[in-house]
Amino acid sequence: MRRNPSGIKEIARRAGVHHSTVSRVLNPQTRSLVSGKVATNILHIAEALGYRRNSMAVGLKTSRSLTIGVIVPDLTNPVFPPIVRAVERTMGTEGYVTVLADTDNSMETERIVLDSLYSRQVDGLILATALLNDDIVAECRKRLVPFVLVNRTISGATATSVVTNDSYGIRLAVEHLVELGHRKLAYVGGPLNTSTSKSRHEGFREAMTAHRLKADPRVMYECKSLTSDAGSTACQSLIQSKRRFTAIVAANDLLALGCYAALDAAGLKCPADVSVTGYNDMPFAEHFAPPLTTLRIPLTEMGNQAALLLLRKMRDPKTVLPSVQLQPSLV
Amino acid sequence: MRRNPSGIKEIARRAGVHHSTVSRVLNPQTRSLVSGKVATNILHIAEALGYRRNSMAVGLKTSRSLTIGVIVPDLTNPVFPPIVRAVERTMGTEGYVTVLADTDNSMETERIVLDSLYSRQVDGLILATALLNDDIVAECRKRLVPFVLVNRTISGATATSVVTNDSYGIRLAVEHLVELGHRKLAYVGGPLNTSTSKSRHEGFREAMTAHRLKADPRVMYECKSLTSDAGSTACQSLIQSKRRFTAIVAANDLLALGCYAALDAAGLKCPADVSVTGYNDMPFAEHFAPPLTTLRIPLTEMGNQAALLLLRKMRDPKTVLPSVQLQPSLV
DNA sequence: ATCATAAATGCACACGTGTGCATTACTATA
DNA sequence: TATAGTAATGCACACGTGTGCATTTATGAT
Repeated sequence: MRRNPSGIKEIARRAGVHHSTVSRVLNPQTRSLVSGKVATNILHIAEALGYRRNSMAVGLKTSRSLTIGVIVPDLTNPVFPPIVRAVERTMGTEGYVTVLADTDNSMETERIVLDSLYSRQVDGLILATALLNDDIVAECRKRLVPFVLVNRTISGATATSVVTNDSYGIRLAVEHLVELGHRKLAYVGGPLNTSTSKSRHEGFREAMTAHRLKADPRVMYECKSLTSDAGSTACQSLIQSKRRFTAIVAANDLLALGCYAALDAAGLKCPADVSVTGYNDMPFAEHFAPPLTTLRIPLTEMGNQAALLLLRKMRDPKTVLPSVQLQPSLV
Repeated sequence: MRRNPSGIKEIARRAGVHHSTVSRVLNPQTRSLVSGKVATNILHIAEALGYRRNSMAVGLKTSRSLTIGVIVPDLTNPVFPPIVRAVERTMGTEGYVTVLADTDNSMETERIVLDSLYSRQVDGLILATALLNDDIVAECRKRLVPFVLVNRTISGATATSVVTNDSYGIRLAVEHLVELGHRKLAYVGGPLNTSTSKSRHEGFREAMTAHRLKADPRVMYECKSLTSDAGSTACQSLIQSKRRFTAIVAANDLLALGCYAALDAAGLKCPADVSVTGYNDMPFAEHFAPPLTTLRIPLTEMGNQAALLLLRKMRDPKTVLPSVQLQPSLV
């Protein structure tokens, strides 16, 4: 009982040739080996039968699946869709297919997902989930799967990655606020186990000292997660602490929105009483009340670059690729 | 030159058994066939070698890839990430992996993508791209690939789909505006070749007549695309037409935001001069200026339902499944 | 026409796993 | 202990395709 009667063998039978000849014709690489006449004939038959080569068989034989995996912590975070989209597109033009995995911020499901992808013989991985000291990355190394980190990197920058200059971005935000006359700046950041949050955190301190201001650790919060709720509770305790501040630098747009909510609930006007800056340039941030000044990250560009790097690495696994750092801009 | 020396054969060699025995052990279905002693031994060896079964080989043998495809028109549209995420998750718990494809709203790339997925032997598809009369759907039928439509459906509702009651949603919006005292309502909708836009369009007309109001076709616009820009230009021509209206019902949040921009540019206050309602409940719509009243769609629920339906269909391809219709709610 | 050479095609095996059938090892019953 | 019956394992082939090598066919030069 053959499920798909239109395999390479069937075509060979109809064309009166051996199936290896058909294989050669259908493979652009080897088409030149067979005479033009039979080639066109075979192509016609294949077309008529609606033939599509069975990638599983090809993959088994060649041990290349033409598949890559993209692992993100949370697709609902507006940072990732543009990246995923860009990766999927540029990979698609090279014949690769993208399987998407959402780890839901859990190391455990990430491990499961990784197993599943590895078992599916993915040719490469793009990880947007890297923590600073990440054993998943070690796992990938051990399994010899080419991979590229995107958005976040690991400590020591020992893996090829595509990231933005986060400390520079925060410096831009601080400078912006200082130019507006603010002196007492509070900071609401994310968990320090990711490279982005860490370098934004450090960027804040550096920028403050650069302006001869004090980065008061008592008004610097480290949220557990990068969500609106977390930002809201952080801002609440900031308000309740009674410390003076006229502006908040948030390490993330969602945190910033949480601050908006908390300020509003406390009866504080924004930006009259307190200014807030975000980070990430969520879509339609300009429509918020008030329009959020934030840092634009070239997300699509990041996805593209990551895909291109991965392609190079898959073609020549032993090359050591440079990491790419892109610049954010204030909007 | 074997790439992966830790195959089923290698395990068999170390355990001093035939590889078929190993295969049975590693397969939960058939594990009971082999004695407990050798089974645990084999499992230990497999564990030690870090064995992962080669999905391409099993796929080739069983002609099931444990892979499904999800096709979306544009992942950047905030409607889709929650759906995709939900699908990916519930499929993941059943051992399926999700490959994502973004057609960029192009029929041509959709066809290419479909070919690619079909060639990869996907066991099922979830389509979020359906047009009212869609030959892609016909293609899937011909190829005998189980599929489920999500968000949009096709005319005649002849395929199983998971959608929301769009006309009901628009009616809620209209009733809301009428209760606020509005009588002159304009409508800014999307291209009528999708089921969503069409039934929202019709829903608007029905709701208006239900309230003994006239749905004036001269203040009803059909935008080419569901983007902020399109909404903006539509609203501009609405303003320039000098027709009276005190509220706009937009068929989509992005269109609504475009209206915001156009009204603002024309010096009209919102909602003082003109009220606007959206549709889709984009994340953080409540933070917009002014907070957008919109219709919440249970996106995650839609993704779940679609995944579950697809699972049932894949298990028993000849069952005819009911379509699911969920209710939106005003927020 | 003959032969040397190149071009075209056939042949057979391999990739890693699943599975029906045959064979062997074990268990229990009389 | 012999026998029947069952549990456990081995054997061999298949899935659809790619590819090195052998073989045949066409081409061109003498």
